[in-house]
Amino acid sequence: MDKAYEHQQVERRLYAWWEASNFFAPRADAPRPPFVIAIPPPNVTGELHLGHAMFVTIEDLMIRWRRMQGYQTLWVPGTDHAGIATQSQVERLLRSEGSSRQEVGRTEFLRRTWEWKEKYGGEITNQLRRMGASCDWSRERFTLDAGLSRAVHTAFKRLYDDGLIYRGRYLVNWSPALQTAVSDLEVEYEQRNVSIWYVRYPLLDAHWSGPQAAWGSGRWAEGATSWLTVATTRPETILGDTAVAVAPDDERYHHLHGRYAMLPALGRQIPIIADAYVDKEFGSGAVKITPAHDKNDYEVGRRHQLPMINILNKDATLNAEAGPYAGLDRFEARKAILADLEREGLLVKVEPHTMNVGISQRGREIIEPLLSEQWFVRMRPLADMALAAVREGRTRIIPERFEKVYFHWLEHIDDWCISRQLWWGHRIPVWYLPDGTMLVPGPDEQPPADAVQDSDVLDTWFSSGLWPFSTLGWPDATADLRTFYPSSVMETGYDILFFWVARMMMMGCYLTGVEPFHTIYLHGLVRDEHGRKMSKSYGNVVNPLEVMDAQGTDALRYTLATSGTPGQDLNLNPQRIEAARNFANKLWNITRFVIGKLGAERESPVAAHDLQLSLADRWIASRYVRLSREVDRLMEAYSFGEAGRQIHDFLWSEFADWYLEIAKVQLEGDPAAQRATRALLFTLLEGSLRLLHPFMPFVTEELWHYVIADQPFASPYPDAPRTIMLAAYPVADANLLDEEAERDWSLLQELIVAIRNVRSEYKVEAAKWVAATIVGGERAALLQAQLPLIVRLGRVKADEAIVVQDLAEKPRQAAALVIGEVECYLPLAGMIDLAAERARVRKELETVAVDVARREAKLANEGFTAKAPATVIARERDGLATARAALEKLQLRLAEL
RNA sequence: GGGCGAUUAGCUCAGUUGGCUAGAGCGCAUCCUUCACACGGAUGAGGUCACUGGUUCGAGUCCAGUAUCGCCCA
Repeated sequence: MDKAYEHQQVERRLYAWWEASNFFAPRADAPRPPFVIAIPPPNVTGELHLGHAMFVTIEDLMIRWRRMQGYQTLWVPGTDHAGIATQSQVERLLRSEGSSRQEVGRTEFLRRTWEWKEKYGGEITNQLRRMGASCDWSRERFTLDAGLSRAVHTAFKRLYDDGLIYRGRYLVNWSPALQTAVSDLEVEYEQRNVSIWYVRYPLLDAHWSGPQAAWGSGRWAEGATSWLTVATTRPETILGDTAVAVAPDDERYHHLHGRYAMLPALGRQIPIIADAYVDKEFGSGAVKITPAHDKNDYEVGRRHQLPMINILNKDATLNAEAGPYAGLDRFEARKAILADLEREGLLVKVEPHTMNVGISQRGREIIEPLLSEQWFVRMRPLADMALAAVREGRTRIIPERFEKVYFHWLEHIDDWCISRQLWWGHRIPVWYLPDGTMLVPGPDEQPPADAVQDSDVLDTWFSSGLWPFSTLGWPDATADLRTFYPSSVMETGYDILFFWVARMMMMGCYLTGVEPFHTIYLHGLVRDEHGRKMSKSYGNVVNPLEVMDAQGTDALRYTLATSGTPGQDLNLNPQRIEAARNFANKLWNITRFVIGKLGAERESPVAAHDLQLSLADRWIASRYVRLSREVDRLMEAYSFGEAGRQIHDFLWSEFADWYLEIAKVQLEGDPAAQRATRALLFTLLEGSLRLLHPFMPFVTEELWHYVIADQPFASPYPDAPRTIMLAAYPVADANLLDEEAERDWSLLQELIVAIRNVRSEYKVEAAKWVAATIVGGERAALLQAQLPLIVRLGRVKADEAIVVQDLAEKPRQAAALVIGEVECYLPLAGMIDLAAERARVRKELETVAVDVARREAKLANEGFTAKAPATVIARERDGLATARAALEKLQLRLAEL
């Protein structure tokens, strides 16, 4: 074995072997039920980032753990076509060639996009492989595969036939840069500092019947005698106004109800209406109403049957309805109209204002509310089913607090705009005959030759919503669908709870009649070490591929798995990755030591009944059993981080720091002791590797083969190949629990640490071995039996170490240690400064005295003794007795000095 | 405006149903290259668990409120 763990020489080799050996596929000989996860499909042309690394870590952890437990495990991989993202990439490519998608046409564009997908589409899946993902690649899916496209078509048809999909002309979120509608979720709100302009509209009255001069002449409003001032942040939308609204109870404007104002620029007469939507405290209390370009105005417009005038083209330039401003971009038009309003004396004032502006999630440009013909999914009935599934406990969300978020969103959900004016995606399965008749054929029906298909495609999330079952063959009742659906756990980031998880719940419940997974596990977002979002402009992006190159996949995985808790954002500290890398190396060296000592001895202590276990053997075995029991409990509770930390702590702080040192001593002892030691080294290391395997798959697999050698191993699968992946996950053997050994050994540990501590305080050279007299009292026999370990671990001279029950005359020129009722004297000849020793003992005494006082007070409290559980009281009494014994001895010692 | 989360050692984080004398890694100090490991070993220093009340025999943990930071929804 190499002196240090070299991940570069291990990871690719092992993964290739696992994949080629088909270890990732569900096994027919599995003794337990299916355990299924559908991967959150990454964007097909995407590159691995820490979000992916996070989900692979946790999902693979669950999958490997359940596989080792004997579940029929399936992790379905795949990728998403990511309509907008992918189309944008290819459009950028075309632009670089001096072309555009419009120029090459739809067919050619799609050909180019598929070409792009073939070229870059495999990369992300290879990167998932580098993470160690044990998904069944034979079942890999892509959302635009024929099968999945058929699922999309089927779902559309079912929802349409059931009246849950409809087409209509409504106000939607329009992205001028992408020139498509987007859903409410794809709009983000950003607080911005803007201006609010006060504009006065002349009123029509007996003296003024309208402008007598052209707009822009400066005399447009000449002669007007009465005015109504409105406040607006978007003056260009004046061109689409069809009313001015005031609050019904606003007395300032009562006299104006039913009268008309003259719209600047266009000279259109618009009514003054009363509507409760208006906040009379805001601005002037009068609000311009632009039903075709504002969500609230749209509602007002519908209530009052106002005309809805669309003034925008799809690229956000103004159309013919904008009169003199037609053809201008929306922001140029704003400047132009403001200048004209000023000239006409209609601009009253400007004030600074902050407001939330709708921004495109992808392009970051300002979204325009726009009236257009789109397809929608009626959400209410679907949302109710998804709500019920969680409310009634058929699906649970971890962490639980996200249930509230889920409920709130589904309770207030609006209909979902699913059509996109893109080319890359599932084309809407609707055809139109020359006479305009609409046809919605099923996936197996052929539309008439003269019918033309709807040119839009579906929102990418529509197909993602079917993912847990479309990947298994739905709508066909395939064997996979019957066996592996519903899936078990949906694991993903909380940031796509609405986008994806809720939609899968709705689609799954409605289309398959069953909730698509029983558990939703949400992980947090990975941020940089100071909690900032990772972004290219900050330069704080951690590239998981670079981390894996430098520190190894196991180090990255262990760090991601153990650095946080479910649903909580995680600040990734590079030093933790380094520490995890060191842990892998520690494991490597533990194994190097153990196999060096093993020889052919590879029996388990349980199998060999004649093993004579020492106290230390019984202690470490008991600790191991406790560990495996805890790990089982924590994993079942989805507390993977805590489970991983405990395995680490056992291996490093107990097995390596203590037991390996103990083993060195015991292996010099009699043959029976040697045999027991080897059996324990083998059993506990081999078992610990299995416990750790889901967290650090590569190093554990590599080491497991060194450890197990040609010995048989336990697996839930008959005739399982020799891989830790298919070895049984450890189950705690309660017979090995030994509380007495744990208690006794902790006394030994305390004694040894105390000896080392004094050595350190007196600056005794490490190479120097000292004499020791241990006064054991009732524990003398125990200490006598363990003297060889005390001697070695405490660096005490073997021939000058004695254990006595009692000591009449205490050595004066010695450091005295007190561990409860046990004392230990180290005659550090010539090194003891009595004054320093007095100070040291006094300090120790103070600490113990505080402890005694605290425990006495606690036990004197009747409320405590009456109400606390017996075990807690007993622990307190034992502690007090020990502390009192120590206190007494320390007082005596101080007097002697 | 509504909701949620965070606040624990210098830094990054654990702390599962209240029993804790509050832990880990990194960093820091002293010592050690002894035959698994310097990607290491030994020893140690370092915290009024944000704040104020409350419940309880007992609160980092439960409840109410406050402050700061962050996120989601409108």
